[in-house]
Amino acid sequence: MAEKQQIRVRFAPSPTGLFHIGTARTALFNYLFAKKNKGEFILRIEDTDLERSEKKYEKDIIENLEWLGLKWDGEIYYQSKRTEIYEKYIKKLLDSGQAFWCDHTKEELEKEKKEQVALKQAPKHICNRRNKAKQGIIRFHCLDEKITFNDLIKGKLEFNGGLLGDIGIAKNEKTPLYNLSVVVDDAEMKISHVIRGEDHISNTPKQIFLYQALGFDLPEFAHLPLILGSDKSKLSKRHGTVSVKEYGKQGYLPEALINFMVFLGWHPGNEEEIFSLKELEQEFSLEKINKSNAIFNIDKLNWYNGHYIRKMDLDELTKKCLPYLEKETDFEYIKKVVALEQERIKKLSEIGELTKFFFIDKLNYEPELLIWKKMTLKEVKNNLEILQEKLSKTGDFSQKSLARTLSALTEKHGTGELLWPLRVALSGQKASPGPFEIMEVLGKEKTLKRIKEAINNEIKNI
RNA sequence: GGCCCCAUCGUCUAGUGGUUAGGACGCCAGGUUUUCAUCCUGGUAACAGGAGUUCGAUUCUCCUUGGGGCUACCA
Repeated sequence: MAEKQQIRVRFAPSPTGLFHIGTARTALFNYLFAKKNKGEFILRIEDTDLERSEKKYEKDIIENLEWLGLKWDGEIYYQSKRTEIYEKYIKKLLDSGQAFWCDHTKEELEKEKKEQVALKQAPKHICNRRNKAKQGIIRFHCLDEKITFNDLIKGKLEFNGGLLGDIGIAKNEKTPLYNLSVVVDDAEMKISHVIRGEDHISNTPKQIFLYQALGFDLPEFAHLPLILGSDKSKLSKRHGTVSVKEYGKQGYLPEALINFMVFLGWHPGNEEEIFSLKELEQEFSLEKINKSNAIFNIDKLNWYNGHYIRKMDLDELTKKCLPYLEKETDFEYIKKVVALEQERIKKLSEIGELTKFFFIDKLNYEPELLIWKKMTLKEVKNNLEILQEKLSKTGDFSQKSLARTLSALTEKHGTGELLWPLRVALSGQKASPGPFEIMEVLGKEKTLKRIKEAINNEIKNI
């Protein structure tokens, strides 16, 4: 019965470091592959190394997956809770003689490796004193034969098993090491496709030997190119790598991160570049992943983020901006302010500084800023007074109406000559939304107050 | 040192023997009746090098160079 194989992939991070962009993209690609093929996406925490594993990193993984919207199927598997399973297979290997105890000390091993490197040989350990005393660690002998497999991304890969030697597979009968635990779990969990970073390529032949020794069917392998830092080296903790969540705190949106990450190594086959998670679940395919590493480029992320901010629903955006705005102000007022900045910000976190002038009482700026091009001080003052006069008689402070109301004046006195001093008087900044927009939000009273202050205080100080 | 992977604009990439080598980000210039931003238009910029195969190589092969990964009683 040729039953169509159920697609099952897993994301298997170890809780020994922060969930960075590279980790996130591996999760994303696994997730997308599962969705696209109506398969399952399993989350497995690889915490066999108790000394390095930390609860906070585990928490970080889960929070990030949730934040990004990458929902896994079923329960979370923890390797630390599966020792009986590994024990069974370790025993099997030991009993069959395929695995054995090796009591060479770390010092001996290091010395051996040094000598091999000096002799330009492949570093490997072949134990010459296998013991039954259960001392040292448990090793597995890799046969001296060629291992080839077809990587779904890289193509045909070939390795010489003779260069591998005796690899460590368990610290003791209950504690498997990485290569053994992945093989056992991937086989037990019926993982159909192992999709992981290409830093695992060299582990694959070792694992294939183990699959064979244990009599498991081989899954498909797909090794993703890596995401490199700006120094072109693999993303890692020591390069100041941060948790993806940190981007969230800085005001990056998950949809921007997703869109950005998927394009690091993948393309849709056309020139479209905006994709939601939902769309990607339909479009994604392993065939469209390229082979070379990609450098993390923050400019592109910023662009994506700006794009998603601009097209976001105003209520939703306002809610997301709240944490960056300290003042406890009326939500409707904040919403108006946010509306003015929506197309100006690249990150949510920028909104605080940009909109300060909407929330404070007294502006603080250099009076010289009021001067437009080569105007004289007298002209500035004069123009502000003209505006003050006109505005004090104006009832409708809607943006549109204001523009209409002042159109005759700007025609007469010059647009820049009138509007620049006005805008600065209102915002105190050299760059801001336009004066009509600001006035509508500020309202008549505050508008006139600021113009008055500019005339009375600021200009006097020049 | 050994093994492995990779190689198109600064960056992300399209390309699968014959293209003015396309797009995006960035950058530059201009426009959208003040600034900034948005938006629009235009511009800048790439096939690492050398052999070979071929009528013809960015594309296929080999070598060199360059970059990356792995080389644990981490994962």
